[in-house]
Amino acid sequence: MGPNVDRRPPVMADVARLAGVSHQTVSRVLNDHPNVRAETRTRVMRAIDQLGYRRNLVARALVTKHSRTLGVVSFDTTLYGPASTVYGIEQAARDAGYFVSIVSLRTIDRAGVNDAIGYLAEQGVDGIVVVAPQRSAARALDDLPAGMPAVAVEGWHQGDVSVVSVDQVEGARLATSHLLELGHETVWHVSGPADWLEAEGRIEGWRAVLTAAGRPVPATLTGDWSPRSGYQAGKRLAAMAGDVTAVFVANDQMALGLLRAFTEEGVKVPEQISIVGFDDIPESEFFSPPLTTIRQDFGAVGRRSIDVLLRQIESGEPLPHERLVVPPQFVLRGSTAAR
Amino acid sequence: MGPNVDRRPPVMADVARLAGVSHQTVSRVLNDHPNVRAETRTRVMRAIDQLGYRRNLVARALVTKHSRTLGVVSFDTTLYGPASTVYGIEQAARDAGYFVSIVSLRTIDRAGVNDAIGYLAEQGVDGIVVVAPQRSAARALDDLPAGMPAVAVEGWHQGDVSVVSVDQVEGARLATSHLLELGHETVWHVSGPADWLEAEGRIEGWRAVLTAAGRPVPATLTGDWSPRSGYQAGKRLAAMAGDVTAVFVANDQMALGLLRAFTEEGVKVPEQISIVGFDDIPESEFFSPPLTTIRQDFGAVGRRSIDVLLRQIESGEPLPHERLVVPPQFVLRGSTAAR
DNA sequence: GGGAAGACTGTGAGCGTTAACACGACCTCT
DNA sequence: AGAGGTCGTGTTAACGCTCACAGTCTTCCC
Repeated sequence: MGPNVDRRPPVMADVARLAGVSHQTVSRVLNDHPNVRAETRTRVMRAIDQLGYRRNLVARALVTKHSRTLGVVSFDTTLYGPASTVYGIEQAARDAGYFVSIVSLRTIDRAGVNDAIGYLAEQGVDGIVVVAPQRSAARALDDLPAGMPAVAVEGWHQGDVSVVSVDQVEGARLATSHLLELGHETVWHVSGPADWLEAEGRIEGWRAVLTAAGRPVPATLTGDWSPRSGYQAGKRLAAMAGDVTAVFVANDQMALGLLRAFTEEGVKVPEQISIVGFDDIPESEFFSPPLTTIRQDFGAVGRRSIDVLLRQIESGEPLPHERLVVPPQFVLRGSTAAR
Repeated sequence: MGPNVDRRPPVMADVARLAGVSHQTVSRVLNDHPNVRAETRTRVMRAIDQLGYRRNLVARALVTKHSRTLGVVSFDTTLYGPASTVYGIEQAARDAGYFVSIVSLRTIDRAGVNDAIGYLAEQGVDGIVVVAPQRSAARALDDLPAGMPAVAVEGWHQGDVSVVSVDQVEGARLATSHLLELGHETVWHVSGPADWLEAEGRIEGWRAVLTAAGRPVPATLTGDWSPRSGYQAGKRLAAMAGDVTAVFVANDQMALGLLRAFTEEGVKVPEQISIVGFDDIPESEFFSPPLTTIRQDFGAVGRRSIDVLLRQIESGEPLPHERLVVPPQFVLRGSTAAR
């Protein structure tokens, strides 16, 4: 048993003692302060890895008031969209030297989002990203702790906070116009669940194109983003096969469900019915037929939201709220054909 | 300007002053200490929400040495498997009153994992979950900071750390046996990339069943988990359509690629070739044909890993290392048929 | 060669909380 | 009635770091 067998991890003072300097000099070395003699610096460094010292960021955060941690509130990070967005956020944050603390809500409502934000605030995050695709969740942003930098992703373009999102309306326009240009009389729509902002945006874009072209606007079928709900919608549409020649489906997973239903009912895609999806999940290219869809650049959304948030944090001032829109991209594949 | 307009958030002392008690009593109220008079408690509570006080967990962590934060190191949380696992981990952690700090590696190698663990350790996490599906990543667990509770998910059953994983070998056995029972002479295999433990486990189970049954063991085709790589493998297998009647594909995404290639080449599934996948992603049920596959309960894996980790953390002692195995489940659908 | 302007390093205080201990009031038991 | 508890509360000292300030030691210039 040597004298030095305490299992307590070494602290700055231990390093200082070993290097024969003051704790403050160790701090300076760690923070790349310019005024440290090169020889002193190496001596400190040597002491650091001799002891296996790691600085305690908790203590540091206590005095600096900055944890270099960002909070992320999201919903069901199992889905491709949220998962990709959160991934983009995490990457961008880490590149900027920030950590990311995540809360994944099971159900998304105002109270839940508020709780999550509260926890995160206690934990001392420097800012918060809320992936709030539902109206009810977006509203929770109204009562953020005062002075807490925040940004909403895929949220509502209102009130007190900056928003970054893919232009859903434009995406839906792209999809619907494409179908009209192929000579279809009108376009049916299988939408996402009510209260989802993305679902609303896609309905809006779809309806706008149809009315602008003076076409009839069919009633929408409503799904819940799942392949199964698409399958059910597909069964109903197949029964109307004569009338329906083109469908814009609000996401690729539901589009897959449609494809399956149509296969079962002997409806040929794209010969009898054309389909356009939304998202461009990695699978879409290999559906039968490969799915024409609208690509969302989730990575870009994540990066842009971190940009906005960090600008807020680092300025220290509440900045004017921005609305950043990432353009969607039309991806032509094999599920659409001329009438 | 009143006297109380400092924008600095209130601290315990402010609450104490307002409630006419000492800061320590406020602390006791916050921590549900039994020995506080009911009347005092309510007075403190009133002061707390009058000031909008939130306790500072950073300061708390500094003195208690517990941050109630867990670190998670993962790889590409865009993929369904990792995303679901991380989701399960986060849910289980929060239910237990812990936060989760996530690092998603872009590339997975020993150095990267080590860096990530280092960052998390500095940040003061109480324990670390490493989702380490690759051999090289798993090895990084050898040099964890001393005394840091940790658990590996989908990792290697070796050395110094507990491991929770789905039984890959058993899953592959299930898939291969099913195909053999249908009367196929042998089963081909499209594997995941080398160095992935899951890929290795699935090869092992597949080979074991074939050799036990005295069947020829065909050369494996190797993919990278992506639908595209499955598509390429599918093209090669289609060219051998006479010889090949059954294929076990190491994940559902690649299986989708195979399906697409076979469709293009006019090979009928399951009439000419039977296919079994692995994972049971939400889409699989709606492939054409619906995919027979092996389901992994990622949520259970996440929960179990948090169980193990928290037991380690809360005991304070290094516990004996466990190896928890979550059983896979065979899911029969339409992509397999008797020879 | 005296003084000013750097370069480099040390000292002390304080961040907001909990832990340890101390203390008075009140009870219970012999 | 006095000893010994328990309850409720306050006081003080950490936790490990950075900040502000106060040195000391060079260097350089007139």
